[in-house]
Amino acid sequence: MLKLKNQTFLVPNHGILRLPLFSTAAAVTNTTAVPAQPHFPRTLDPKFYVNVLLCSRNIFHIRQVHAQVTANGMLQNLTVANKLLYMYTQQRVLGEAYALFSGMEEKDAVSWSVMVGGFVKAGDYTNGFATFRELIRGGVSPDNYTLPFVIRVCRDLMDLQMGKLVHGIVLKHGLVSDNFVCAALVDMYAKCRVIDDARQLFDNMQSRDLVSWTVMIGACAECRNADEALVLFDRMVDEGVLPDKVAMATVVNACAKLGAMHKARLVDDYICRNKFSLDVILGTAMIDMYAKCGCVDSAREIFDRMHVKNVITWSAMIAAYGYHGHGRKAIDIFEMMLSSGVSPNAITFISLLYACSHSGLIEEGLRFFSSMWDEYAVRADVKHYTCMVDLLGRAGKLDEALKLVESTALEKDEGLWGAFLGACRIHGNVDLAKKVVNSLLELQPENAGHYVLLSNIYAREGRWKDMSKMRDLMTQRKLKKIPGLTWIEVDNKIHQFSVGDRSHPWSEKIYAMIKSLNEKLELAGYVPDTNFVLHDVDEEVKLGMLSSHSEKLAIAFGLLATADGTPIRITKNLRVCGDCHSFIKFVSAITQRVIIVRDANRFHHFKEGACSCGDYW
DNA sequence: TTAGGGTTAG
Repeated sequence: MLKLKNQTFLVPNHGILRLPLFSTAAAVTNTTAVPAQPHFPRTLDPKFYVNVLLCSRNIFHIRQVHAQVTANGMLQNLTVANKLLYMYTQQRVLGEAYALFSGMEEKDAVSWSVMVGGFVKAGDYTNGFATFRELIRGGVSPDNYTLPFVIRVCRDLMDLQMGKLVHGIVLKHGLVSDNFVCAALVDMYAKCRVIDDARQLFDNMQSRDLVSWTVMIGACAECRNADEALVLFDRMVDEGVLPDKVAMATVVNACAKLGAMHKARLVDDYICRNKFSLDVILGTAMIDMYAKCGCVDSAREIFDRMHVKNVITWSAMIAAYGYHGHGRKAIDIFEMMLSSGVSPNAITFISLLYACSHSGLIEEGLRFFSSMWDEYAVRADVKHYTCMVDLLGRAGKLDEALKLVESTALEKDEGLWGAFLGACRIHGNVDLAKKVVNSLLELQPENAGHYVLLSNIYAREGRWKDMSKMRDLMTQRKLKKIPGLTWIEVDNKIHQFSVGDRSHPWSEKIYAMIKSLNEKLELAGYVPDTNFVLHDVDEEVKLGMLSSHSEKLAIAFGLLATADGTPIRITKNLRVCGDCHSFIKFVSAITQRVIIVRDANRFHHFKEGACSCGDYW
């Protein structure tokens, strides 16, 4: 045990910190007073000092050892100096760490990687990168310890250009076969959304360890088809790599994106069978997975089973009820959270406000919005205003929504104006839509979705010239809408459809089913709304295009492939259009099937010709 | 003596 006495050593710092490296760091004095340890043996065995440093629990102990090894000359020993440097970085005392580092007469690869890593782990990417540049300029070879830190900086800053430069350094030094370096590169490319490069690197790895697999599974879930992520997980297990809880949380996340209930159950079984403890991160991911797979009750069961809940857990449960339109239950969870002593954060309020909006709880939403700062010291940002625009807009209070937007000095983004325009579409308010659309097109001139939304508003009002102008603008700017995709899980298999898709083996039967449904639905009162078709073609062709919307293909397949009495669950990557919403309502009436639609993380339960969200989708 | 992957919204 180290004992502090009331004596002091003077520890010289080695050199003055250079700008701009520490422009924001606290000033470091040339000497630091440190309590002395008179009983320190005068041994010159480096192992002794390394062990003492390992036992050092705080910065005072570390400074004390620093004083001792300076006094007896042991600081000249690289092992001792590096360990001391490492301990300073572990304590996040980077000013003193860098002072020691820059004063070291001899530095080896360990010294450099500890210093670069120290900065990066503390989130000081500027100095981390500056130190790495210093290493390169000094002609030192970067190694497999230093490079992952530098690649991590490129990943977090999403700086693909720099990432590629570092990749070049990796190749130059023949380090691409190192698992740490390669997994970091895969992760960097994936986070920069260059998924093909990530996959190529992964496929070329000679021996893939658990972390490499986890990174690639997460990358697939994020950038490609989440189904592919689950296939990759199966391959990993087949190859004898056993997952840990981090890998499981990644897989659970992939299931959440996919929204496939059967897969969720399989993953849950796997987690139980392999006795993974329901820690706060895995548990929270599972709440989110069940909620996004349409089973809010299972999400709640997981929530109730968790012993430790953090603000993310509570927020996930609030969001879960919000997705399903259970606003009151979301509010109950919020109140339970407060009683348990957990403070809400900005995301908690986004979840809560959306829950109010999706359930039509206008008064409650307004109350929570105004309490954010007053009662919980959470400042409203543009996303909270977006929730409020959604809340007021859905209720038809468009003027109030616009007034609220205009009352804030916050910079408005495309999400905010998009929510406003969406509300204008629901209520057919062309004048207000025109008023805000320029702000939206200025912010995101490349997003075809905005042009389509405005075209639909014009079409609904019969303003064909304006609609045609929008379409011409899209052509001029060479814009194409992101394809809408709908998928459905049947017998543990995902079936995906795009508009006009004829690639499914049951294609003929699916189109015949839609034709037969259309005939029956029209008798029941359904009127196809061709305003949701943008193309300049005659009405009959428009009807054909409308009939091949991906949602309808998935519903028809669901009716053909599942037994009566089973709910049909479909997921769409974009919002369901107004015509499909109406189509599904009528299908639920004439077939007496429950249909659950997930679009943009909101669930719509269709039953007996009604939808849980009313007509505000 | 130094290293990696996981949770909520949009």
